[in-house]
Amino acid sequence: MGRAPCCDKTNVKKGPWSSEEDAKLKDYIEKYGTGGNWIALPQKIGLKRCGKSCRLRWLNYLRPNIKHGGFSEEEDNIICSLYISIGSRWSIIAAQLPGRTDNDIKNYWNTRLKKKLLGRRKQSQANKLSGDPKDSSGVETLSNSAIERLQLHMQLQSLENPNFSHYDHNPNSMWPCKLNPIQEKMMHSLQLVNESSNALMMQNFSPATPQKLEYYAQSNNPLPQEYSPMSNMMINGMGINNIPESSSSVLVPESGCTKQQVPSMELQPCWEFQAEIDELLSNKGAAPLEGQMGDQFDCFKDMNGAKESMTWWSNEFEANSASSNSWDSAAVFDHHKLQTDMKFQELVQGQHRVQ
DNA sequence: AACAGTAGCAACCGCCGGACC
DNA sequence: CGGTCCGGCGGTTGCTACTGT
Repeated sequence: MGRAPCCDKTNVKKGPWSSEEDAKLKDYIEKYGTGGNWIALPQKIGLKRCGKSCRLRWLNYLRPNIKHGGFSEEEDNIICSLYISIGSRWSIIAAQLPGRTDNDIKNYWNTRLKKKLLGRRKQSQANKLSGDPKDSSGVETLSNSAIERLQLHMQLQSLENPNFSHYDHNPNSMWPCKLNPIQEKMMHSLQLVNESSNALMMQNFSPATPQKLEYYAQSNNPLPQEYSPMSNMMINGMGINNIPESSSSVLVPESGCTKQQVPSMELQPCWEFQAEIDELLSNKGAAPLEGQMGDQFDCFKDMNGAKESMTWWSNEFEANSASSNSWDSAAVFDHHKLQTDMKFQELVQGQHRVQ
């Protein structure tokens, strides 16, 4: 029992649109509008097209003031910043770029910008990244989007501090074990993000703030498990899972405004990354060499803690995706926020009682 | 010149959520 | 309140043009 098809598939034309079809659709919509019903539209015009197809054609191609190709550097920056912040939510990204469609941006990202930023990984390196079965680090369970965003963050981080030391921890560090390089990088990225006062990522702030982490760093309290670097990053720093759609996030500026209805609101991507993104886009910076990422992820091989963290993270990540078709599930976010905030409160209160 | 591989892009597909009855 | 319809979205596919051998 599947859903009934939106149109009679057998009596509908597919494939590229002819100029006559374009003209018919354009003329009609310009004169009469869509009539609020795309499904009925093609019949009215006499087009043998699916209503969805008409809608797509209009929105992506025929609509006035549509720009095609020729993305400016500024647009590149916006796309990159927003992708890092919110992931592949092309409609929201498109809302920030007048004249651009989500499809256009999606294609542009997939075919050009991603390669420009991440470099091209040979299949061998991709295999290396996902690991052979004997080396199940959990990395392979990450979605491509997550990995891409990790990569971008790491690149930005390395630009931020190319001489970042792997082993310069304070011996009194809170961390239960020495962090591996990748974790340190991620923590640094987290700090970078948090310090950026990025409204998009920091409003409705998520559980493990730098302040809270600092509290643990300066106290003798053990770090709660969910504050492990990786989980903290996942909950908090990377922008993954930290955009609560149902709350008063900047992504939903008006209460009752649905995802689809989100207007061209003022998103604030990681502007603080602007210089770094500029560098990446212009290939001046630490654009990854072939296999660089694979090498970075290789460090997980001898880091059990990192494996656990990554596995936890990836599991959470995929679970969220599976449960809600959205990695920034508000429910999961709220759950983490509640849990960790409560723990934090408890610990702070406990600390005060001791004093 | 012919072929294979790759890139770019338009269009399609299936799913989800909101609106409406 | 539940079912249905429709719009919107992100992921994917397939076609065409381009490039390399």
